[in-house]
Amino acid sequence: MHKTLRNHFEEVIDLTDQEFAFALTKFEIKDFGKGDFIFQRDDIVEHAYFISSGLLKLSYFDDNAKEHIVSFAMENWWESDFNAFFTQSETTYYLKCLEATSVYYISLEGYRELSEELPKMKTFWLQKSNTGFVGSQRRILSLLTTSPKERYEQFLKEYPSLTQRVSKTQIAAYLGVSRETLSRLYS
Amino acid sequence: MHKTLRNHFEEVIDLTDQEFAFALTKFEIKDFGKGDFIFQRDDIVEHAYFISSGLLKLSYFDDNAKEHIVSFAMENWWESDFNAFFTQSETTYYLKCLEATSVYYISLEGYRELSEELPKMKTFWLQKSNTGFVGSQRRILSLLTTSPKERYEQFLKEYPSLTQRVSKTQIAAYLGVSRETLSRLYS
DNA sequence: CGCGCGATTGAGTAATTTCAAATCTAGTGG
DNA sequence: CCACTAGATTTGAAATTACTCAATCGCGCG
Repeated sequence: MHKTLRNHFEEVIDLTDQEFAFALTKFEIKDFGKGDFIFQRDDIVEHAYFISSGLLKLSYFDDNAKEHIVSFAMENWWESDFNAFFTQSETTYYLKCLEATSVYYISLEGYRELSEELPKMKTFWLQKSNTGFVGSQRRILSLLTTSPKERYEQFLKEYPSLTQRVSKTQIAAYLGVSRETLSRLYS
Repeated sequence: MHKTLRNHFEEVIDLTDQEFAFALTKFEIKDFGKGDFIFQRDDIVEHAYFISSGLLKLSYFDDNAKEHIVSFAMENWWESDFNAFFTQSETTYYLKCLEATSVYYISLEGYRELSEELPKMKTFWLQKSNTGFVGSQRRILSLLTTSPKERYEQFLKEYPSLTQRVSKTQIAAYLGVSRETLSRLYS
């Protein structure tokens, strides 16, 4: 039971059965259906989510009601509006399930308690945060330097599995191009 | 002595004199002149840098030799190619001094030792990493959702002091537009 | 004065968007 | 098995935006 989460922790730190059991007390589990919102604009973001199965999108609607996808999140990824989460404030994003999704979620209080009471977890969070930061920087560089076509090909290479699971319209909203332009790339 | 660094740590964690003195043993100090490179493409990135004074740009040159600025970094910021730093590998970036700059720098080994021997520092690094990650996400959203003009105005609002210190050509390379387009925004 | 660098302006071109219409696809019910 | 619908994708054409390349301007400094 809870193997996905435990394996995920143990990719970074070793945990005894007791330690993992303790960590688990800080989490709750929830299942969402396809199309459900985990949070919506103006909600206070109280939790961070570890996805044990399923697929989410974190997106933003601009003034023209056009959707922009900040990130996709699938199995073994963490997702939240981390800005709103860390400040326990209102989000401007939507976190929506593209598939039926099961998550472990933790409150900011739980996150802090866990970090203090099981200091290894700080190493774990730090590793995740660094990885996320480095990934974001790569995405920024990609947006600055590459054409839509190159960006699309990077995406296919980096996330081949996502290609099967999300529509091209969504990929376009992630890459920052219109769906029509994406459609015309190979014609 | 070393007040900038100590104050910077103490914005997040409290340190005794002894603790700070210990932390300091993991750092070295260096001064760079305007125009100096701290590292260049293909260098192994061995250090992370805390800027006590001055101004840096972290940039990338694409296949057409066009420069793209990943970030500016000024007093009380950390800078490095964190991907290359954490993996102790070759960078594809240039880190260049836009002004004469003084830094405290630390090796990956020092970073790890400091984290282990003074566990509070993990809290500090974690805080910084989270902030960096959140900031990167905001920049991604800005690149996805806003026009060059809006992006420029966001930049002016967010970093008013930088406006005085970097040329518009550099700002354009940071915002992802040509300098001519930036120049034409208000005409 | 004249050089050098950054900023601006002009003109033409290329890329992308927008809006609209047509096509394709998967699933549903008859 | 076929017809039908909803959603996604593609295509077309015009409009917009940003880029490139070249020339000019403005200013600080030797």
